[in-house]
Formats: sequence, C-alpha cells, structure tokens
Amino acid sequence: MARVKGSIGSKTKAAILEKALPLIAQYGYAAVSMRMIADAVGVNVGALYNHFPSKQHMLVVLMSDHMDGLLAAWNEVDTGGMTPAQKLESFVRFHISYNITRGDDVFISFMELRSLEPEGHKRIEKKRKAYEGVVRQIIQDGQTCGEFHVEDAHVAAMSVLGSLIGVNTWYRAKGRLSKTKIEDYYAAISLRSVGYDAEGKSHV
Amino acid sequence: MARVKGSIGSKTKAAILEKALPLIAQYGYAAVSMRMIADAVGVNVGALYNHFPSKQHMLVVLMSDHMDGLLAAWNEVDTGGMTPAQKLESFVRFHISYNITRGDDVFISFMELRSLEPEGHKRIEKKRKAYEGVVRQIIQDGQTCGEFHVEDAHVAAMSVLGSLIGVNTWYRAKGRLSKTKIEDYYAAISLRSVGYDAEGKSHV
DNA sequence: GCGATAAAAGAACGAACGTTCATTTAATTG
DNA sequence: CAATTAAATGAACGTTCGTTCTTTTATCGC
Repeated sequence: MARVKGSIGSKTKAAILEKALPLIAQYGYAAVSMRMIADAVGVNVGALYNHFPSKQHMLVVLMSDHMDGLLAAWNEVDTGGMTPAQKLESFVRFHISYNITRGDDVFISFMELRSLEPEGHKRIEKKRKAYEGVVRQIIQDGQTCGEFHVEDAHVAAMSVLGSLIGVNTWYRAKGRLSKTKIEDYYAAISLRSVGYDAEGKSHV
Repeated sequence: MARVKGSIGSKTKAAILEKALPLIAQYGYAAVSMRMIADAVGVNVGALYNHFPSKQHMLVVLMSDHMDGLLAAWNEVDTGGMTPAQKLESFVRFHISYNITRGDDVFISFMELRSLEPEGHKRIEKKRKAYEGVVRQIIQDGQTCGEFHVEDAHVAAMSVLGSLIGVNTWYRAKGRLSKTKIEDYYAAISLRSVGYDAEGKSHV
C-alpha cells in the first residue's frame, strides 16, 4: 500500500506523540523502539520519519511540549493578591492535579533527562529550572514576609517538589484516596514543611 | 588469548557489578549494553556470561544486593529508647548519608523497577515496601503517642521518602551545601512535615 | 481534471544488540 | 606432574535497532 485514505500529516504527528508518551513513560526511552511506537499508532516505521527527523528529536519535542504546557498551565492559575501560603497551597494542588491527569508527561520529563543529548538537554533543563524557580520564589517570598520559616529556600523547594513528584510513583486512580484528599494532605504537609504556622499566632 | 593470568571468578564478578552500577545509573538499564559493561571491566563480552546467566539477572542481583544492604544498614542503626521524632531524624540522616555515598545504588533501585521482569520485580518490590514501611511505622508511632500530627501516615511517609529520594537528582559533592547541612535541613523539614512541634508545648 | 505535493507502505541498510560456543590457557586438585 | 576444572578469548548466531529510500497512492492547488 501507500498513502492511506484520510491521512493528514498533522493528525498523524499528534497521534505519534500521543502514543509514544505512555510507552516511554512505562518502558523508558531506550527500551521503546520506533517500531513499537509505529505499531501503537497503526502505521509503518518509516512513516514516523515523515514527521520527526529522529527518535531523539521526538523525545525532545515530547518533553519540551510538556514543560511548556506545564508552565503555561501554572501561569493561568490566578495567584494575584494571594499570600505566599495561599500561593504554595495553590501550587501544590495544581501540581498534584496535573500530575494525576498528565502523569506520563510529568514522569518522562523528570526521568528521561539523562536520555537527552547535550543540545536537547540544555533546552529542557532550562524549562525545568524555571518550574523549580516557581516554588523557590514562593518560599522565598514567604520567608521574607515572615510567613514561612525555613533553613534554606532552595532545599525547601527541592524537598517540596521531590515529595510531589513522588506522588505518581504510587498514585493509582482506583486507590484508597481520592484526588481531592491527596491534594488536601499534600497541601497541609507542604505548608508545614516550610514552617508555616496555620494558627498564625503562637510564633508572632 | 584465553584465561588471563591472575583471573579469579569471584573478583571478576564483583568487578562486573561494580562497573555496571554507575553505567546503569547514568544511562539506564536499557541503554547500557553488555559490551559497554565488559569494556568497563576490561573483559570480553562473553566472559560476563560466566558469572551471570543474563543481563536481566544482573540487574536483579544489583538491585537485590542494594536493597538488602540498605535495609541491613538501617537495622544497624541503634534506635532503642528513641522517641518517634528522634527515630525519624535518625532515619532522615541515615537515608541522606546513604544516598550521598551510594547514590547510584539508590537511584537504580527506585528508577529501574520498570526494567524488571515479573519475577524479579516482585522480589525487589517487596524489599522496597519494607523500606517504605520503616518510615510509615515511625510516623504511625509518632501519631499514636501524640508527637506527630498527620492527616494520613501512608501519605506522610511517601512524602518524606519522595523528598529524600529527590536529593540525589540535584546533590553534587562540590555544591554549595555540605552533607551535614543537607542532613540538618532535611531533618528539620521532615519533622515539620509530620506536624512535629519542636517546642513541644504550644499544642499540648 | 491535472500536475504537484504530501503521506504512507514496505523493503532494505549497516550497526548494534543479547547470547552461545568452540577454543585456549591458567589455576587447582589428586 | 598429569588430569581436571575455571575463566577467559574471539568469532559467530539470529534479532532487532534507528534510519533511508523507492514506490505507490491520496490530497490539494490551479
């Protein structure tokens, strides 16, 4: 056969990314072959190269798109007029929610950095740092205004992010806890971890 | 050539594990070939099969040995007579210290679970759960005796572990922070995150 | 409707993969 | 010291890998 009826390049390209994502999340970039991806899309291996110059480039697009989406989604959250504590809670809820609905993306972006060649690595790392910076800035603001009490804002930020990223190593949709409960718990844990006193009085 | 002078099976086997570890930690199991490992050891590919029946079996040994060592090392820490808060602090310091000196092992054991075939996966997963159980038990004890205040001991345990595991994604030996400082910070963060009140008075 | 182009199939490329095997030589045993 | 065993080499196995290329056909612009 040759070109199939109804095939449109943009649709196929989107389908490739969509199918490649869960495969790479599950097996890892190196363990997923182009043929596996092609089979999942329902297309011949060679067809993949109509849309991506290489497997490596596909990973970069996958991770870059995700990080852009993640940052854009966070920027759409309105934190105007919020205190640092409220911002941190918003961030935690945002990240968990995103983590649960788009778990594969998040997982890949934090796992497959090592699979990236230098140029791609630099690009993605920059976006990742920007995301880390969001948390760090919130914590620094909280420390400045006396709402938080941490030893080191950078360490505190990495600790919060680490605990959040860990969620999708154990979260299961059918599990004991609802998404809302998990958000509630992590919001409370994160706020405590940065030395936020919920009562707001005993230390003032 | 054939058998080389001075070659002893047990030494070669240990050398294989030693060299394979950092390679897999850096590039991932699937991305490391048996030839890469053999080259690192300074031996021919075929020789690997004198000591391991397969690449997969090698990974299982690597991860199994590590988890056993990790659990054994923790069991050697004397926590007799400690309060849950003291135990949690001990655990955090232990894990960070272990993480920093044996970072590759820890990293692989939490990253390459997906590379394990069913039998091996079950074996390692059991050990991993045991390690998770250590933290959960400490937190549960702390909650029972009123020293900690958490919404859910399981979630709190996964949060603490997640934040700790995150350390070796950013820790660098030459970095801004000493190992001791990092231990100090994470101990404080972890205790706060489980609702431990350092002053021990305002809430009693 | 016809020519240009986009999008697919399918075969083929050399390289690398995990693994096996015959062979050679060092170390060990009786 | 001879026989056995342990441990390595180096070549080879069939597969699979990422990628390329030719061919075929559908879609799009004029």
